[in-house]
Amino acid sequence: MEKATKTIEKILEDNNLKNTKGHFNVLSVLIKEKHPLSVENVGKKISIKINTTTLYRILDKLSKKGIIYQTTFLDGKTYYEYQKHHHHHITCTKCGIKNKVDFCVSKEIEKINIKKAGFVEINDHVLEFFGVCKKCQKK
Amino acid sequence: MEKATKTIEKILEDNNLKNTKGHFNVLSVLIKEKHPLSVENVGKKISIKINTTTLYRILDKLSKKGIIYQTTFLDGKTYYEYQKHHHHHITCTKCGIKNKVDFCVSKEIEKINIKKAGFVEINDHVLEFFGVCKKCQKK
DNA sequence: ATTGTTAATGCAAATCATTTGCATTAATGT
DNA sequence: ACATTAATGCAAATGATTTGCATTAACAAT
Repeated sequence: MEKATKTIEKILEDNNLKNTKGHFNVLSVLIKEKHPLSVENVGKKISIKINTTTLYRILDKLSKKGIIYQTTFLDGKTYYEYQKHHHHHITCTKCGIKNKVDFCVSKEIEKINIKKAGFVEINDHVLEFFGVCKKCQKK
Repeated sequence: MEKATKTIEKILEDNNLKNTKGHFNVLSVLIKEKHPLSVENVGKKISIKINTTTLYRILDKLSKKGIIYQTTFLDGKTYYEYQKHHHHHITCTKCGIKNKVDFCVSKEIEKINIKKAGFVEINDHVLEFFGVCKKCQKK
């Protein structure tokens, strides 16, 4: 058994999730992938036949357990990725690919602006960039 | 005829839009309102009886003409507002109200990060804060 | 003021992403 | 091997939004 396989099984076990084809393969797809994927994207990349409802349920469960992360992008769809920490993305407006971006709004700036806007508590923020990726520019 | 009425009629005329009850009242609601409103929100605030499809069409048309602005928030719904310039919001996670925020990511920072992420062209960015508004904190 | 052209509107049905209900199946502890 | 309960599949429901099509209302030309 390879290392990746072991890791996935360990993750599932640690989170009280059964080691099913669904759980295993969804997680496998997301671990390999470095971009956020929509539910449909995951469905296309997965190597087993899986019902869409089940896919929705697995992704939802994994994100609720904190194993994967969820974002809603401007297309109104939900995207998932295997990334431990808060971060942002840049989306290609031609092909839709989403890369990670290092920049983040500091807690300081968050605090100042939230106060200015008449809010009291800070929870979170979402930041998304849009541009054209190298591949698409070449076309 | 009041000033506000004149202004709306002028806007419609300048954009080759007929001065219908629909156009007039939708624009009137958005001009008065300082927060972004969902289609449903506009429907509730409008003083005439209007079909939902028509409402969608009017809002879409106004935003395509550049008269109003459109954003998709994390609830996956489309919001509209009458605001001329690029800006961001803070959304109350309790009641959903959306206020304007002054902070913005500079062109410099945008450029640096887009290059780092392997992208070539910069188009735009979206930034949304989440917190609790004063009203909701008091409750 | 009347008419013609075209945009604007309303209604029903379609679409798209996502969710729910319910019956069946499979994974894991005993 | 068996029981328990989670996981899955399928059909139908939901909610936001869009489309097709027929009707109506604005506005420009007469």
